[in-house]
Amino acid sequence: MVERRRTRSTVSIVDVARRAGVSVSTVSRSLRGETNVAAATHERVRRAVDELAYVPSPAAAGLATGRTSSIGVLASFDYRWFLTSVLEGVDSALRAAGYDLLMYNVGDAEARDHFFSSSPMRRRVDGVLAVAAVLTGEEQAVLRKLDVPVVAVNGIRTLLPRVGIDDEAGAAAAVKHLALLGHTDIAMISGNTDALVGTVTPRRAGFEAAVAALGHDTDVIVVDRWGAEGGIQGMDRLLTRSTLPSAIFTESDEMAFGALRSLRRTGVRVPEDVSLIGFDDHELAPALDLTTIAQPAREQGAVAADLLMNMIAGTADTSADIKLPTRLIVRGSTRRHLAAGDTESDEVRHGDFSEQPASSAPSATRSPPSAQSTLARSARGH
Amino acid sequence: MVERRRTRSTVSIVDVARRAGVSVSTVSRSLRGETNVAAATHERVRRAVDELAYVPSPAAAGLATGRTSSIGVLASFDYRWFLTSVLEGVDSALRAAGYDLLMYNVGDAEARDHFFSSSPMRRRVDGVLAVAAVLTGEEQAVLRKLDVPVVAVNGIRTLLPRVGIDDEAGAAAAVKHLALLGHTDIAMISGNTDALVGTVTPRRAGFEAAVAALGHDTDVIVVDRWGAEGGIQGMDRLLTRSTLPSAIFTESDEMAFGALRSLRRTGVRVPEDVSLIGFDDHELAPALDLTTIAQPAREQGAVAADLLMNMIAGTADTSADIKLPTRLIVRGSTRRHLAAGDTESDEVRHGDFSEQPASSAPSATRSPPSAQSTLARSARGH
DNA sequence: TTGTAAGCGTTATCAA
DNA sequence: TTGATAACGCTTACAA
Repeated sequence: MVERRRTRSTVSIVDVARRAGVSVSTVSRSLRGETNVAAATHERVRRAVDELAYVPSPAAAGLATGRTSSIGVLASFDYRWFLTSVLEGVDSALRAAGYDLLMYNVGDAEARDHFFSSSPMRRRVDGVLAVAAVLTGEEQAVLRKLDVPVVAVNGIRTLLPRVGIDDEAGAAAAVKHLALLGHTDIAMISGNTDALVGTVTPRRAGFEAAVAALGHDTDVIVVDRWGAEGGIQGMDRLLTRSTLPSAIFTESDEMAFGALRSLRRTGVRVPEDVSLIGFDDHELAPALDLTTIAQPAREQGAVAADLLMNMIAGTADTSADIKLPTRLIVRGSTRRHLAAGDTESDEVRHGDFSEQPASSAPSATRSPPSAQSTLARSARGH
Repeated sequence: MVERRRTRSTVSIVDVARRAGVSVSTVSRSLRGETNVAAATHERVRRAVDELAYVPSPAAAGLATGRTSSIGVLASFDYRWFLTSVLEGVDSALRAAGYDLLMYNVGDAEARDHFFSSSPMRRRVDGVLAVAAVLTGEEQAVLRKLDVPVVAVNGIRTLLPRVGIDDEAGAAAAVKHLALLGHTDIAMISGNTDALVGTVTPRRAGFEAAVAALGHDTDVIVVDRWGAEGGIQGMDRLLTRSTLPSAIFTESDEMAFGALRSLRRTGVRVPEDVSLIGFDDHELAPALDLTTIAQPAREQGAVAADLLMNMIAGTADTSADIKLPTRLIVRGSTRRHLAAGDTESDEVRHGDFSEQPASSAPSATRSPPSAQSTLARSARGH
């Protein structure tokens, strides 16, 4: 070695080629699993790669092919439960195919503006997943200019191919559940359409259609806040009335959590005084014993990622609208509606609509232990 | 145009240079904001970029510089609240600096194995953020082999630089709050150290030290499940005792949610019969009226991202251990401990430790409206 | 202050 | 089945 101009620290395909005694093109072919490589050659390459601990440069490959082998996820980071659930599905589908996962937040106005004005995804992704996004026409145009396939996951219906659920049917199932329990006076707490979520209209539409089909009047409280806060707001408004409906459907489980809070604070019992059903099957719904309509979030992510990858490969129709099924999960927040005078039979009915805890938990009729335990504690060995 | 070998569809730096009437190196300098460019030249370049809608190729830049201008986030996607909160901070810090955000899930065993065996981050990131990760020595070694800076966000203490909170102090603050309320018999529901979370030991250690400092015996229930499930499990075990402690501290808010569920199911009232305090200030803690120790999740993400970027730039010490402050948030799940015989004054004390709802919500003493509302409803105009 | 040209590490075309 | 070699689009000495 007479003189080296620059010390190349990383091992490249050239080093592998030299070590294996073949040309770089052969190494490249072998590594990408092309068929026209002799088995023996393939094996020598494999060994050289191992020995040199060679890792291909994605940047170089990207430059040469024009592909990035990564996909971008556009989402509001504040949809915590839904987003992370979807991401689990997306991640597992993507990893299996060797794609990387780039995240972009459009949760608050600042992040959103930054995203749509600077368009940081350009030249960086082969495809885009828009999770629970509500996009203006302008924003959709920006995405289109990326010039890569885009799939919406459970956002509003646009021209984009979409993977989601049948929100109308889910809402109808909630109404049906309540109706079967004898409820006729059912209200819904729904989010304001102006807010940034795509499921407002369909769930409310499904609710209204189902209630109307039963021949009842529709009763929808529209709130302008989302999550538990919105539920509190909506429930507080309901509570200003002189009488409550016997059952309430909320746009989401988180709203139901908030509604539950208001009801407890006011001394209204669930399900004795009012039945409550949510939508989503949020991870905390079991802990709050909430009856709900479950949606398969993780699965939506996996299906959407697969669809997107097929679109990138050119082997998928670009106008899909896949709807995954929802399902009713009956827990303890809904129960049979009692006509006036029936109230004495409350306890008897209670078990009918509650999930039984899997563990041998103390029964609901057990009397609370004393709060005074200092003396008792000293009797425990430790 | 006599003949073109390949149709270059994308506009490159060469096109910009031609249009601006300068060399590519001048364009490159101008674009990267180097100072040795004449103002007039800079302006001509800017205009050419605009007119051609030029977007630099990250792949080409990465190939030339060896930098990727993206950072990788390693996390369990099932820490939904904490992860997304941290990500908000990370994202905002990163975007401002032009970095991209690559996500990698190590939540379940399969994803974890895949990550640590195939090491998909190699050559793809300039730095790594490990969020709430518990890493074996082997796994840390894999990260080290990436040969880029790594910062831990609120995981276990390792040799890695870390941004987190003072869990011990937070736990001590919880104990202090309960002690000031007169509680002497305080139990903790804590997670099993084997599970994949880094905050087990410090929070429990802080609890035990604080309780011991008060001269009381420590009383810790260790459960092997996390989240609400763990809280249910722990509370159910506590409920098998003949007496309950007067106050309970849980390792996390989600555990507190589960504990609350068990208590309600059993008919034990919070805070009348037992006080409950959590840790985190989970987004749903307000809806469950849970007193808790808040940790600044989003801020941890922002600080960690900044630290990481400084490390990448070489302008940061590589042994940081930054602890952000926690703070007590008093809501309605804790109250003054009543000596035997004091029980009649319950209502009087109640307001002392509850957050007042910001809205003009119905007061807690309002009597529940009738569940029969069909008639009333028909009186409303609609 | 600007231009020339040599990399960076792949892929892919074309011959052999 | 394999090998030379020209892109890919940028950065960065070095020269002017």
